[in-house]
This record gives sequence, C-alpha cells and structure tokens, in this order.
Amino acid sequence: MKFQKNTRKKSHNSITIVDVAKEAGVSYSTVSRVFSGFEFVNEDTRRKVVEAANRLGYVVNLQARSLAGGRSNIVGLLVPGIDNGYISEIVKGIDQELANSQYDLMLYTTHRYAGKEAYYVKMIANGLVDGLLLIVPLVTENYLQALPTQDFPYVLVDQADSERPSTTVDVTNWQGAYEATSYLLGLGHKRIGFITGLTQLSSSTERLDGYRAALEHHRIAVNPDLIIEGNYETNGGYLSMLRLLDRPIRPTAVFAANDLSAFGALEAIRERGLEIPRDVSVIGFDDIPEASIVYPKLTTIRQPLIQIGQVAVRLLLEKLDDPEKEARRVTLATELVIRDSCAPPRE
Amino acid sequence: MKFQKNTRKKSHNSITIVDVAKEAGVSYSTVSRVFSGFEFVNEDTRRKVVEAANRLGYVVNLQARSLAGGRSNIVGLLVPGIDNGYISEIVKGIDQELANSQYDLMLYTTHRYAGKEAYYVKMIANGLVDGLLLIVPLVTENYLQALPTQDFPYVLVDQADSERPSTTVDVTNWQGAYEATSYLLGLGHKRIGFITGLTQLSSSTERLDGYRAALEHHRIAVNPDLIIEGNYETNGGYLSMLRLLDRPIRPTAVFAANDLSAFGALEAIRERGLEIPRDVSVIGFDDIPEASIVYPKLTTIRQPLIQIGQVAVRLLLEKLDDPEKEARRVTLATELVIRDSCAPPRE
DNA sequence: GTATTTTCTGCAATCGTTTGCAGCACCAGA
DNA sequence: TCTGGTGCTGCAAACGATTGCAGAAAATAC
Repeated sequence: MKFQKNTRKKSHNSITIVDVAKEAGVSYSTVSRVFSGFEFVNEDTRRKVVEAANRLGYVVNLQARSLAGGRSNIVGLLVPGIDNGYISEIVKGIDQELANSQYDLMLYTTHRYAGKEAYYVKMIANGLVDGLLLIVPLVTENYLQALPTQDFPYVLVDQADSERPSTTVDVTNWQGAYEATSYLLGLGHKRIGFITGLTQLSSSTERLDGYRAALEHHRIAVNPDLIIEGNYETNGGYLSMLRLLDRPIRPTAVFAANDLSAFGALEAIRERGLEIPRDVSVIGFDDIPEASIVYPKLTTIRQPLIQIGQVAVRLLLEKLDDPEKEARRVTLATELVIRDSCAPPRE
Repeated sequence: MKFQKNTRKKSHNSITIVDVAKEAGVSYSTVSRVFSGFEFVNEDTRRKVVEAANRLGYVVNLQARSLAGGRSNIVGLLVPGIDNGYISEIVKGIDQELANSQYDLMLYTTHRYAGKEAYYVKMIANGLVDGLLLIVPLVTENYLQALPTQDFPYVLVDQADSERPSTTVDVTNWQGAYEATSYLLGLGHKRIGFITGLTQLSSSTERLDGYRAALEHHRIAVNPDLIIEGNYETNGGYLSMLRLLDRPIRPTAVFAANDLSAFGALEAIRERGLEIPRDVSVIGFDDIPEASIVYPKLTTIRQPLIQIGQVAVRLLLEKLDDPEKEARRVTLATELVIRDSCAPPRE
C-alpha cells in the first residue's frame, strides 16, 4: 500500500455567495435566501441577486449546504451490481422517478464492502445521503443496524424484513410462482422441476412455497428430487439444470426462480440434445428484457420492474418529506407472460 | 410546483472529532491527523484515538472533509442511461476498478438534465466530485466547457474530442469495422448493407469509414443505397433493416454499427420471412452479453467493455494523483467473434 | 402623530473537518 | 549548559453555506 501524495491544494477560484452578495450589493444571507427559497425576499432584490449570480456563474456548493443545513439532496442506492437486467431495469425506474425530484443518485455496489457494510452505511448515512434505497440486500441486517437514527429514511426493494417494520416494495412472489406452476400443470405436466434462487432471500422462499402450493392444490406430491438449488444466476441455472437432467426421473418442465437461471437451464437442455419446448418446457420469473430475445422466447412471470423502482423512490420521498410517516409495504402484481418456451409434454 | 416543507431540523446526534478528542484526551487536530493520515502522530496516541473512535462509533463526515480539504473522494459518472448492455458492462469495469481505490461513485444519467448540462456539470464539479467520467456524451462540448478549471480531471469514454486534448479511452473502431466487412467479403458477399449508429458520435463515423475502406480495398463500389442511418438502438436497427429489405437490390449481408441495432435487424429479417444466416447474414459490433444469447448467436466485433471501464478509471486516478499529467488517448483492440449469424450467400 | 404589525435584510453563530503556524518536550552535538 | 533540530501536538482560521435573532423600513391601525 503506497502513501498517497498529499496534494490537497485548494483551487479556490470558485464563486461563493459572498461574491454574489458583493456584486448584487446585498448581504450574503439574502443571497442564501434567494437560492434556498422559502423566505421573504423582495422581488426586486431577488432579481438583482439572480442576475448577479448569472453574471458571475455562481452555483451552490452542495457540501457546504449540506453541512450547514443538514440535507444533501442525494439518495444512496445500494445494489449488488448493475450487470443484471433485473437490477438495471429497477434502477431505470428509480432514475426516472428521481429525475422529477430534486434528488441525485449515489450508487454503491455492495460487493465493494463485503464485511464492512456497517462502516460504509454509517459513513454514507452520516450526512452524505438523505435516504437509502436497498435492492435485494443479502444480509439486510448488516445494513440496517448501522443506520444513524431509528427512523433514517430507507426502503427495501424485493426483500422482506422480519426484524422490524421496514418500508418495502416487492411483488406477489408466491402468487406468481403459483401461477407459473399452475400454467405448467394446465399444459399437462406432472413432473415439474424447480430451480431455486438464493435461499437467503425472501423472494426465493416465497416462490418455492408458491410452487409447492400449486402442486399440492393439484394433488401432485412435491418431489424433493425435482427441487434443486440455484443462485439466481445464469451459470447456477445451467449447472442445476444439468444435475436435474441427470436424475433418474427427468422432469418434462422446469420452473426457474428467475429468468437468468432459466437462461442457464435453456442452455443446459440444449446441450443435452433436447429440444425446447418439445422435450422440456421452461418457465422463468422476472421478465427481464433479455427474456424476449433469447431463443426460444421465454415464457415467464413478469415483475413490473420499472414500476418497482418508481414506487420505491416515491415511498422514500414520502418519508423524506414527512419523517413521521410510518413504514409500509407495497406489493405489486406479477403477471404470466406466455411466449415460446412452454408446450404440453410429449406422450 | 409545490413548496417543499422546510423541515431542516438538524438531528445532530452524530459523533464528531471533538467528541473523539475528548474521549481520547487529545486535541481534535490530532484526531483529524489520525484519520486523514499522512502526518506524524505518536503510535500510542494514534492507538488511543482509534480506540476512542471505535468506542464511540465515529465515522468521518464527508461533506465537512470535502469542504475543508477540497477533496470528496467521489468520482462522477455521466452516462446516457444504464439500461443498455454496452454501458452497463463498461460501468461494471469502472466499478471493479474503483473498488480498489478510495473513491466512490456518483451516477448521473444525462437525460436528466437535457439543456442544463452546463449548470449541472458546474455544480457537480464544484467540489462534489473530484473527477468525471463521461461515457459517450452526445454533445461533449456542453459538458466540458462547464468544467470549473482548465484541467479538472475527466476522462472521455468512446468519444473523440476534436476541440481540445482530452484524455480518452476508445477502441479500434475503424479496424473493427474493416475486419467485420472483410469477413463478410471473405464469405463471398458482395452486397453488404450498413446500418449506422448515431452520426454525431465519432465511433459511428469511424465504423462507417472502416466499412467503406474494406469495400474499396476489395474493389467493390460503395453503394449509398446500402448505407442506412440507425441510432444505435434496437428499434432503430429494426426500422432501418426493414427499409433496407424493401430496396430494389436486397443485401445478402448486413453490418450493424452495434449489437443492439443488429438485434433489431435480426427481428426485421425474420419478420420478412427470411432466414438468418441462410438468406441474410448479420454482423454486429460490441459483443454485449446479449449477443451470445440471441438466436442465432450473433457474430460480432468484440470491444473489451469491462477493460474499457477499468482503463478509464485508471486514467482518471492517474490524473487525480498527478494534476500535471497531460491528456492521453488509449485505444484498445477489437476482435472478431464468430458465432452463428453469418454464412456464405446463397447462389 | 404614535403605536403596532408586517415585510424584508443583515449579523453572527454554526455545521465538522483540514491545515498552517507556533509551541513544547526531548535528545544530540558542541 | 547551551543550541538546534526533530517529532509531536494544539490553536485558530478557514471552507461555503443555513438560519435564529434582531433591527430597519414600510404599512396599517388607532
């Protein structure tokens, strides 16, 4: 580890409210009032100040404002990574919604600080951001326990929190999984495999439960040999599918807990010389953009990803606006999207 | 536009260096020195301070540090949007490389401030971020002219700047396009269509030039009717391809300026009842992750996207470390990736 | 004409750091 | 014993805003 050169030279060529005040012939507090709004300022004075500011090219210094006023107008976004259609769609929604507000986005990929979550969260939440958006945090606890105050504004996306009342937005995971499985059953499948997601995540267990419930409802015994662990990633789906195909009784259909896993499954099936959906049907979950460009186009359960992001932001803004607002959970509906990857089983 | 409630209540329960100093029995400057490094502090004192800080749960306040010291340890990232495999791969590289540094990432999607680029850049660069990464900025000028100082650190990704010496990382666009076209020619194609990107972007014109050069080198006249404008987006590619197919002389192969356009072309071709690659070959550019999951798998020119991001960060860090460092341009090599979307033309 | 309110403006303190400068202890060299 | 460094520490002044309080000016009431 090398020493960083200590080149903290201040290049203070920047224009401050004092300069603007001088230029406009008023006091600096007046300038501040003009720009932070919300106080009586004579219309003429305001105009003079604005003109002076424009002339000088003044822009507010966010850190100073934040230090003095206690708000940064930045919201922090914690994501595992963005190289993932699922997450980037949600982020798109977040970004869209945020664009209508006065907030900016600070992006943190959580893999960066494995083991130091608490420290980072503390630092971030200690003034740098006014609120936090957490997308599928693996160990929610690590993040939340480090929040500076009891009711620091945050919202959880697609991850339930059993420990405390947390504002959350998620989807009907159980119902979605139930519907996916029922669809397969309706096509005539009896041996339906299931590739799980990351079992720590609530979405994964909810989907598994939905799968089970649908089978039971159709009086088909849940066969543990048909349930195999995945990890919500393509490669995980690929490996799990391979294992599934090697089992003595081969499934005629597979429900993958998310689209990425389903893509992996597609590949594994093809690699074994089987055809989709003739030999094996595959259904996914999420409906990420790639789902409609893979071959065959993936039948899946759609989550309104963009909307999830938007709602998350709206919930956060609400809380930011009114700190008294208590936690609530918004659950959005999923929807079956039929494409080309499912068919009735062969005789 | 509603008035925002002015609830700037300060919830100053946070621990400052003064608290730590008191706890450790030293002066606050000593505490500051312990945490900002680089000065002589007695080992015992240092330990005392660190312990006191841990006991109290102290974390540095970034805005205060930034205000006082002039550095924020944040780099700004300007992207058009992240719902795009091309960009999110680059961002992945950026994120990876940044993870090894002390910098954090502030994400700005440029569509947010259409028309107010200058204002935003000024604000961001005015202390909030120490450096800027610009990914394919449409009008580079708008951003750069607003930089606070002559040599504010920034790096341009995949966009040349003819106005001034800018540190840039890009790829061999011309050669890549030349190679793609040559490959098609080598397969025996004579009528090769070209779907352009956004013509304002240097990458687009460079690729067009490469395409032209390859044809000329093979003594095939460049036919303007085979060149059609796209916009680097799937839908643009789709529409352009449709128009191309409606022309009197139909191409036997198409080179799309990026993969997204190629995907659109694939769809258009299929929609016309033609088969790929039997009736029409398609080659793309970029090799985004989706390129290998579409059907048929796309033959394309690979850009080392992740590496681009990494190099961009490295260049920025260099400049951050040594402000005297002068601008340079790094050009990474592209590479032909042969998959399933190209074949010799039918008789 | 005086008293009271309303509207606007300015002063000064504050937010939590960094850092130049000065001071102090301690030790080595003469 | 005196001098001159080193190494370390502390004081105080920034950094650029916000905001409570007080006061001036203008408007209104009596």
